[in-house]
Amino acid sequence: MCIAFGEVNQLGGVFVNGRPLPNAIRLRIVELAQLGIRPCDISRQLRVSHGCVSKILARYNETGSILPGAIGGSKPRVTTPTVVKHIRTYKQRDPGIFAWEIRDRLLADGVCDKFNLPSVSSISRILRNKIGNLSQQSQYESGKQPPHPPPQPTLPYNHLYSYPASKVPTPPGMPTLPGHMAMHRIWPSSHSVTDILGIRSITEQQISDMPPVCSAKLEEWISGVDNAHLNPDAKYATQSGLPTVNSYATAPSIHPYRPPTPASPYMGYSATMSGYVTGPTWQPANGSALSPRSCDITTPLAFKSMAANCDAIHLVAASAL
DNA sequence: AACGTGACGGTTGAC
DNA sequence: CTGTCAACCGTCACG
Repeated sequence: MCIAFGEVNQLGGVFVNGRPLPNAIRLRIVELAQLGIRPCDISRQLRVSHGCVSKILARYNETGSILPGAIGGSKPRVTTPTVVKHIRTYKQRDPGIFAWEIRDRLLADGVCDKFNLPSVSSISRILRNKIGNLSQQSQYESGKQPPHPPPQPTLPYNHLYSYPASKVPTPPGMPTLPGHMAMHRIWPSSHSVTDILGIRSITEQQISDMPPVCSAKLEEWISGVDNAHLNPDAKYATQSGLPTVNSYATAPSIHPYRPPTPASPYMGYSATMSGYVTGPTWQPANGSALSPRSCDITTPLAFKSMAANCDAIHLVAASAL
């Protein structure tokens, strides 16, 4: 079922139930937090519920990722043919081996890691159903090779599902950017703010290597526009007629949050924010204004790339109108 | 007032 | 092709 129109939360912000906030908003939340702005103020400014702000910031502090988790799908089976083969081997070598011992060995031998390690009950089931009688399994081994033995990497889906669990503990208020840890999922490729900021350069190679559909998917992700330009439903697109990141944030009721005091750090941001939130021709004033992270990466350049990307999305938006 | 958390209704995508 | 299921989402309300 499609939701053609977004809903409006108590703060006047627009959201699509069941769908993640656009990356632009998520990024904004993290950026503002890094400027020292309180979550409650971020919530008001971006008109995102404080629960959501809290969640996104907590996740970012834990994983270095601003991106939402993988939605939908089923968790891949852990009992891959490779795992079964190893279990069989263990059982052959030591017929009296316990399931928990097999489990330990799978881990110790690097066949599995803690994220795709089968449960003891799963191993028991394998032993019972697939291996059971070792004489049967030798027969299986000799003649039952699948016609197309699928390539079975040792950790075939670790990068898909380990990300939420592969937390990188970081001191509060000092989020690191464990780029390598934040890139467990195939797509989107990177979760970190800096990676997002520089995502163009990072992902260009991937895009060029990907089939068109994947490229489109990645484009969606980069833009945070969801299916706006692919899906006829144009979920976000129909909100204000502009299927762009900006359009999402450009609900008629949205205005840049005005700080209660002139000393507020928002002041330095307000111009950028109004451009960001409401301006159909958003451009970063400069790299530093939008990239509070003074660390690691050449953010101005990265932001140019991002701006270029946003412009590209605008083109898509314009052509869609 | 600020914030963490769980219930809720929703979407998604592999199986 | 369709339905199921378990993952995720953001909002809301409560403490």
